[in-house]
Amino acid sequence: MATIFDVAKASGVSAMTVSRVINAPDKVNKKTRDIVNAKIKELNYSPNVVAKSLVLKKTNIIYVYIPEDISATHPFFSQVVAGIGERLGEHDYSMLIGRKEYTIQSCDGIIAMGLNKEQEKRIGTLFKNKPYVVFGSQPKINYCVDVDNYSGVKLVINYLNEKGYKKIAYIGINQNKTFTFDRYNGFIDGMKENGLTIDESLITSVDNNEHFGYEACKSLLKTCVPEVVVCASDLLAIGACRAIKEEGLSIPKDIAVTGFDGLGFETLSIPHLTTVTQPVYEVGIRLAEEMIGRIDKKAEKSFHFKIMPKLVVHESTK
Amino acid sequence: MATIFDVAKASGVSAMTVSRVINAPDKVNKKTRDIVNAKIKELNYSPNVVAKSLVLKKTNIIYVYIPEDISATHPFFSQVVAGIGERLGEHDYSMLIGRKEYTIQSCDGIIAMGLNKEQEKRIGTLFKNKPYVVFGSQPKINYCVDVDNYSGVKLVINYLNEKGYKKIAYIGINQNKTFTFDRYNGFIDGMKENGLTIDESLITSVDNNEHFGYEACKSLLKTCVPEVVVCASDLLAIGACRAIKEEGLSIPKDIAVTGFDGLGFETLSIPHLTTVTQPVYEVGIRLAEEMIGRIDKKAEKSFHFKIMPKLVVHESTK
DNA sequence: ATTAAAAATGTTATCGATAACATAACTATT
DNA sequence: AATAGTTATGTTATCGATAACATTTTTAAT
Repeated sequence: MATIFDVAKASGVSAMTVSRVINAPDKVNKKTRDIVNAKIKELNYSPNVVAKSLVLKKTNIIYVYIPEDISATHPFFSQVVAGIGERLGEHDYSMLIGRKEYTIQSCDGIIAMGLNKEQEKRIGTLFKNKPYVVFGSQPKINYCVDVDNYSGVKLVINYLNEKGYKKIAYIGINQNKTFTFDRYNGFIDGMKENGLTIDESLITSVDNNEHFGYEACKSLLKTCVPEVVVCASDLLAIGACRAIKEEGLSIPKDIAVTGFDGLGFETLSIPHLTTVTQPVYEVGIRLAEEMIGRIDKKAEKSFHFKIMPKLVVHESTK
Repeated sequence: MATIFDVAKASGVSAMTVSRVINAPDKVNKKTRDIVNAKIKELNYSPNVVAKSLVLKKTNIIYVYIPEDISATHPFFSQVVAGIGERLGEHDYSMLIGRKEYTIQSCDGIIAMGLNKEQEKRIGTLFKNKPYVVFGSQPKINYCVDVDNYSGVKLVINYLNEKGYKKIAYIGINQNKTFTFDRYNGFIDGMKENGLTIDESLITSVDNNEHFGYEACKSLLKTCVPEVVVCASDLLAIGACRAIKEEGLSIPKDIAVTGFDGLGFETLSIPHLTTVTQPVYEVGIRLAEEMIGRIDKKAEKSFHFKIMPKLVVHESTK
């Protein structure tokens, strides 16, 4: 590979002039510039980014940290990561994906997601004092972006109330994570704000997959038949649909169902699910932008971004 | 951040000795080594990987190239990428994910997937003479790993023949990609080898999603009722199931259905699909290993790895 | 005790770029 | 024509590590 010195020699100038042609062309005489540019092309020269990083103390690499204990292949994360990569690329940054804390080495900043409580506690030192942005919101974390799960479920309840549904069941997620509580609280507050009665016997909480959605709904139907089953995820909703159909009931005629996530599963159930789509791609974009902002020191102040999800009505309600 | 010189000064030795303590400890006297290690800890020193990369001409970064025109968020690719990252991490390599050709800069090698014909043609220069490994198989590409789609569909046909199914329909994917043809050819040859009659009117090819699986199956049922519908993907199979149930037929009693992919969708349909799981994670592992092998020059010879998928029987057949 | 071999440590040059300062070559002003 | 100001280019030092060679110290063998 040609170096800056090869180009300099071939052009009859110093390395510094070549560097200027690349980084500050207007400081170089047009005639010289043309010669150098011609030689750059001729020698197929491109700057060695490692050498550049060393002297500038800037790698233009952002480390995206996804802890090993969470599934990086879940559509949620892979779509967030896609969004991050997209926007970083536009700003001439690369994205290094890693699943280990200690891999954090030569990057300009860290975007982290799925941190556990212990990591959140030592967030100050976790990333070796490099700028960071976290997906998920904790009061202790100063720089974070999150989906507004709370408001998302409220959107559903408001919509259902508008449509005249009164007897509403809730199948939540049995997982000690913030988004789980947020969705649950959204349900409770949404019901209250709409003046709807909360029936404790219509609220359950199970593992987040199709099977337990099915089981939860099945045992729900044994006691009584609600007008709607609000599920904290689309997977649960798919299971709920199965249970309802198995009982010989029709969706949405006898019972309506709603989901949450909108990551693609909502169109695999029959009928398609009314759900809340998380703007995951947008989350990625936002994370990347805030990261770049922090690096540029333009954004010094702390922020807690809440991104609003959208209600998407399909055939499982109405 | 402390540098190697800070540690050297604090330990009363030269920088070179510190370097040796890290990279070749047995060449350093135990007493000296202990002092240096203590100072490393005390100063919280960790080597600057950029400086190291510059002098060694090795970044320990592998660029994973996923062209912009293919969906990086598809579970297929995200699982392959997860596998790559896993194995690379074990070998002290990092994974840089990018969607642009020209982003390829400071990496030791490239793992590419979803290349188009034009890119395959100029594969020699595409990656600037760096070592590469490609997912997908083309006779022209010397270093590649692929799923054996052809044999995968044959597995299905063999199994169906064993179970006594004779009248077999095929819904293929209407896409100009190698894996599509491979699956189709697997169907044709599987039928021939089992002495089954191929009925052209029972073979279609549509876009790869639930909707078109539904449509294709629906129009199929208008002409005649096969004993099994073999689908080239699980999404198509889910659509086919919907069409069959809509006709008032039962799966697998009246018609059986099989899918292909096994990426998680197979358990969302009711009944769960008999499918062929692609060992996507294993593909990632293999890609990473071959990449590392090429860098180490241990693997000079060209290779065309075929990874065998597995038949998974669920309730949609029997 | 002498000498050779082995082990431990140090010195210098280098990787490929850019910052900071230095100098040379023009331009404009009086 | 002299001087100051501007523009263009060059020189040197530096980023933080390691390779290659040089030197010193220790160990072993006669």
